[in-house]
Amino acid sequence: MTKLDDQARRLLPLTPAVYHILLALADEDRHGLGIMRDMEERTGGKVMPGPGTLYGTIKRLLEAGLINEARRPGGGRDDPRRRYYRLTRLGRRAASLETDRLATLLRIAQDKHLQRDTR
Amino acid sequence: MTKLDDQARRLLPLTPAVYHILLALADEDRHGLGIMRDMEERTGGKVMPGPGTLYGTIKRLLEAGLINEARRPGGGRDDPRRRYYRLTRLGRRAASLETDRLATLLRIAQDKHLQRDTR
DNA sequence: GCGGATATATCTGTTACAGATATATCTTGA
DNA sequence: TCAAGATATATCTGTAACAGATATATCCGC
Repeated sequence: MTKLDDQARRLLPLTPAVYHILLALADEDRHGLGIMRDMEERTGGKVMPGPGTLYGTIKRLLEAGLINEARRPGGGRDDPRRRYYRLTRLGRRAASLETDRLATLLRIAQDKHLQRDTR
Repeated sequence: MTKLDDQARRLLPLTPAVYHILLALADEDRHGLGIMRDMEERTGGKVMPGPGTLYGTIKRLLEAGLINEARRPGGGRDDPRRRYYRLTRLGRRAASLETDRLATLLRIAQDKHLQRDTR
């Protein structure tokens, strides 16, 4: 039980919007719309927040210290309007704990035969 | 894609409180505090909403048609103050779809190596 | 240079949640 | 039997998140 763990635990459960954004940033730094594209691709278009949700949530995540603004990757030949973000240690830990929480929920649901509806 | 499916899909994503309550009712009818006890047992005490969340959410679920009030089970020798609830078909479907959604999320998280202990 | 796409930002109404508070009834033990 | 504590449900209020609409500026292809 490190201090980081305690701090992250207090943030649970994460809202779907928050979790999706953290997930998108888990493997690489991305800018706002890049985050949205990652969500869209990985969920087959099912998850597509409007700009209000996206940028509002990013702002709150910055304030809460779950993400940081990151240096722009690559040669620098990309759109200068873009702002890139990266997970902080706290953000990664929170996403990790939330993942554990979801795994627990999923196990419960499966125990109760709730997956793949049979009716 | 039945009409029931469409209707249920519009309710996603379910909030944690809603999903927990539906999960608790998935295997048997329960009354308010019975729901809370089930959540508490199955999560090892991590999930324990206050009464405001519990009864407020139950009320909304009734209005939305995800649960119904059920006949009291057993001989009838239990506390008459209790109100028992049961999943409607819509409620079961919504819980099932939400479970699928969580499974998808979990798979994404695992692809990105975000889970710490695989149980 | 013009038009459409890209990118970020803000504003507002609605809703859910958390915590506190309230009320009534049941059960247990002295 | 009667008091005390546990059980059970209900409501009220402040806070925060989200969704949708709107806004603004800039990039890129033609």
